[in-house]
Amino acid sequence: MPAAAPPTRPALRAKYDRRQQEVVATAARLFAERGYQATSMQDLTEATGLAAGGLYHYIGSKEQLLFRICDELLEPLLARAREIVAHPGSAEQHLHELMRAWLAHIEAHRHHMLVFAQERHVIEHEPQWREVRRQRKAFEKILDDVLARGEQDGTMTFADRGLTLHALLGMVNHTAQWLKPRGRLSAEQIADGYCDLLLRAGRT
Amino acid sequence: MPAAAPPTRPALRAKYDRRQQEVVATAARLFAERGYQATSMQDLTEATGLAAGGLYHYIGSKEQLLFRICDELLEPLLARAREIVAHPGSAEQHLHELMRAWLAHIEAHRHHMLVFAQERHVIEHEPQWREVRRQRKAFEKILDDVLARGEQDGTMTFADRGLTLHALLGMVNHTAQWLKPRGRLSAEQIADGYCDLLLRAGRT
DNA sequence: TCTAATTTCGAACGATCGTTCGGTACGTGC
DNA sequence: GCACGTACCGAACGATCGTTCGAAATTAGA
Repeated sequence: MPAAAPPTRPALRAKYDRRQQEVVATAARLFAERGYQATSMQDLTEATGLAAGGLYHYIGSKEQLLFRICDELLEPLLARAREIVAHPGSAEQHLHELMRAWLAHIEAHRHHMLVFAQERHVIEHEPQWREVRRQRKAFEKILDDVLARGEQDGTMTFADRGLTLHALLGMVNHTAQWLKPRGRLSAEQIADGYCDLLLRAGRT
Repeated sequence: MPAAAPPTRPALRAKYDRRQQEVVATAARLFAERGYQATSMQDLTEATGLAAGGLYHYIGSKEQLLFRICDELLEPLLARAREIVAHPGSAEQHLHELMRAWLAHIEAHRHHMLVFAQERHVIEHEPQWREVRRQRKAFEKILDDVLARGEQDGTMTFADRGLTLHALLGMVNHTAQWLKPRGRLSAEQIADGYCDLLLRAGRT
């Protein structure tokens, strides 16, 4: 049931990790395109070139594969967000940096984001997904804290901070659905645009 | 493959339609909670009280059921939107009315919205969903036209109208994921809040 | 009351699903 | 070169999937 134990010999461990991540990336793409449940293990064997047994050597189960996708998405993003707000800086500066990091992450993990959004019903309700939920909530709390700090020091004024946070989460999360690798706007421009929208509205 | 022909006798036709809509509503709830693919016909028979055969008497197929859910969501919303912009009024008034109608519709069709968002990959890519895509795009065009009118008559100024539209679609569509029937904010308050956010940002 | 349209049942179908496992081939370190 | 940890294969398994269909039950209209 757990994925096969990774090799103990360090020379092989690197190759194992690399191959595993290839599989996860391929799965993320297929899941994003066709849906998690609608993608069969057969689809994955064809896309990876591995046979069923070889696939299970790396993933353990289909659900663990989904878990890895979510973790690859949330863990580095949360770490980066914590790093940003740990440095000294104004609420406005932090918001700006958070948005840039966030949008850059979404651009680099579009498929992961789409899968995460698509499988929300699993992630939000099943007990074995508590840790993933916790990470999502922790990230959202960081954002909310920054907005609250902006309110307290008087640089931002929101009619309703809770609603503003929801609006922010909505527009950013939705971005993965229309962002194109070579589109008109870069992730940076989008981040700045959203930031501008929020700050213009939150300025008396 | 098509749903059973509806009864010709008008006395039964009403009952047939009512029962069918009950099934669609139940399915929308289950699909929203567990996902479309993850919900089995067995789940549906248990939730509706109908046996397999009875179910197929009303729906034709599982995919047609999904189609009905999307149609119940988009068709009335698009009709209402067209009605709103057909009446005379400023861009700002129309935007305000559109937002109120939209949010009210989302509140009344939360499950439909969640299913629609969840199954985006099917709807956006499969050829048999062209008509649904067309409806979605038509609605978004109405919104974009209103924003463009606001820009032209000088009442709104956006740094990037395309990005603003994406932001608007994102925040509103995302609303179905956190809106609670007896929550702190009513659909009307949320609509007004989003409108305020947009107009404050789009005012020089 | 009789009949034909309608509603519902539920066993059964073939297809496909995720997963397992015994086996083979390969590379590494001794 | 030997032995063992590792990589991968692919047929096969039981479970479950969406759907069908002939028959039974119910109802409406004459």
